Amino acid sequence: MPHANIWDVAAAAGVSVASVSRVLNQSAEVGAQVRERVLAAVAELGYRPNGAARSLRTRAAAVVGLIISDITNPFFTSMVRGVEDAAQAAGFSVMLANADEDLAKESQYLEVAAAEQLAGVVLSPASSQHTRIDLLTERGIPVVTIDRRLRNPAVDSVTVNNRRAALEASAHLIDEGCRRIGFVAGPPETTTATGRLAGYKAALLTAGREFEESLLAYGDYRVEGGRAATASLLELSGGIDGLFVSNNLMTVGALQALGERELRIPDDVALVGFDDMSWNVGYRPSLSLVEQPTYEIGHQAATLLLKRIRGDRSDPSHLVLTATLTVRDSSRRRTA
Amino acid sequence: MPHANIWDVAAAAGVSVASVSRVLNQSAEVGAQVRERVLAAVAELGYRPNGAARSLRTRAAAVVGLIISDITNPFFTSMVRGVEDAAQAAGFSVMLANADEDLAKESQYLEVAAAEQLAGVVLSPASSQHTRIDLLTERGIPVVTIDRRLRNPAVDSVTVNNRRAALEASAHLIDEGCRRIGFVAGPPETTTATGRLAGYKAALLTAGREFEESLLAYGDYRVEGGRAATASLLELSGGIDGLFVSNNLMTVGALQALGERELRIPDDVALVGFDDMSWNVGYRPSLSLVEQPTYEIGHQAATLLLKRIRGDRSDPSHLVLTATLTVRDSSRRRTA
DNA sequence: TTGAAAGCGCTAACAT
DNA sequence: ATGTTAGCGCTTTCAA
Repeated sequence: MPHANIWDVAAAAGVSVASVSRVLNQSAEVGAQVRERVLAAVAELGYRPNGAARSLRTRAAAVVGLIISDITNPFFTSMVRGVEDAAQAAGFSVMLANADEDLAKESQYLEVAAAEQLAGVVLSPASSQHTRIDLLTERGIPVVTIDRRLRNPAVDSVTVNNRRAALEASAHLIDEGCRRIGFVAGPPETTTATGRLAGYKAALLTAGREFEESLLAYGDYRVEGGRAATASLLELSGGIDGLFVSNNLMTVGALQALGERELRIPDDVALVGFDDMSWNVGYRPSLSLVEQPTYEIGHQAATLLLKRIRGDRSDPSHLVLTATLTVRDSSRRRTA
Repeated sequence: MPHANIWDVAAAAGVSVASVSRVLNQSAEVGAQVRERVLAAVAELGYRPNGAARSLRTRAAAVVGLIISDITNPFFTSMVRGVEDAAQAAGFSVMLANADEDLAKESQYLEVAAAEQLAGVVLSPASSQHTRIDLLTERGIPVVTIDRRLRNPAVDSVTVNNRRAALEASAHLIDEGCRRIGFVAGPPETTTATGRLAGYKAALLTAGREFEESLLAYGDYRVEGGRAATASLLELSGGIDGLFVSNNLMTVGALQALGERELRIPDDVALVGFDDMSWNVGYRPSLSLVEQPTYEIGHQAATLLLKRIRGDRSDPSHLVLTATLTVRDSSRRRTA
């Protein structure tokens, strides 16, 4: 026999399937004796409800999706925990998927989410414009974006104040006496990249400096892209004496590029990165970083999503949490 | 209207739902005209089959589960890709879950996998004995373990030759002239930990040395555990001049512990780690590591799983791939 | 080759 | 408070 179903339980308990369902879902008052007999039967038969049947009937699985743009990035790992904790506390499981910064793969997972009738989806979109969010909204599946926002302002989001944090970090490099500060930006189709770049520019402006196009290089938020972008900045005739890299993986690449040329940090180039890099903890000098409250981001996003799942129809929320600069040795110029 | 269903498609195409189903699943021959009309209707209505209904009917979702013991560990990320690639090529989606080295969490995900009737599960078990694999096998859901094996030899597995690789790494440290080689082991309830420890012991034996209990410290495969274990070894009266750390996260911890005490690598302590650490690429000195074919592990595991899903009932497979030592600067003693 | 119809296991509206 | 029953959308015999 494959597995006990609700009829088996009902028979064993000597009640109707409706009562079994009511006990299991606490969807209505049930007499104490009936409840007890049902629970006993469930335990004895090792009964577990069939998720597919339940999803079919209720038109939504007890599962929320979490589609991440790059599972390789440790930035996301503690965010995952935040989502899991909030979801599981509400009785939902979390189904993770890795879109790999690839729009096609992302669409495919959005389709799976729709086909499996997930209750809702938390998503870090690969693109602010091209992400096929409609695949879900069309079917009434709520979505919250995380880390990045969509052009479409109707979709809830949880992000950080990228512009402000990048401004702070850039201003710090200026304060340390850097004259030519390179900036390694992310893919311009992400809102994080544009926000951080804007902050960098604003810091220059505030300091009465001009933005120099040649000090800006684009990467792809990955190690190799960061290495290449940094390398190109180091080739410049004027060189650079400060560097702000706008995510963690690219910072690893920047360290590579600097190391290859035997440049000293912070003496030759003062460095500030973005995102936590605690997996790199042995690194010397210790790294100055703009750090985000990743767990909190995930937790808030899931909380928001759960509200929508429960039917909340209030205006879209756009939570903006605070990323903060922690200055360490990589950007601290020995006082001259 | 929420969404088109199979009846809508059938009506639009002027055929029966059975024909629609047959076209979509290529489950039987269908006349060319019928097929065409169905396809046209599907396209026009934007129809996507309801996964829950299909799962209910076929008693298995077109989804395979991938339950990982620690999503924080980059070791798993390329493995995930291997699983995804193999599964998707066969028309399955991958549902990822993070058990966090926690048996309770793991059981919970196994239950979800059972409830959602996943077609199969690839699992890196938290424990060789206590993992509740029965939750799946009971319901006929095939399982392949990855990275670690279960006590139960009936369950397919894909692992690497941990013992041999650890032996090689330890022998290398001996060759480099290390007299007191510390070993940071993983949780003894995992087969990787016992295998690697066995290799370390065998290398000592082969070199005609004795295994010293005091040179062995246990960690939990995480950064902090590696730091603590290494710290305890460094407290030893005799000290250590070589260190073999049996996974990547603990190696980060070991680097921390060594750094705190300002010990030089490899001069004071020659170091070999286990698993890829390319996210730490800027690190100096470059790290000697035992590296595993992670993508391949995932790909093979999924391939094996898919065979079982298709009904293969042959004897259990226990694939053992090869992990290899790459010597770099962290264990290379300057020739005296 | 095609269609009619019986469920898969569950929930919820309705009846008692 | 409890039971009866009609579907949710799909696949798959069985008949034609």
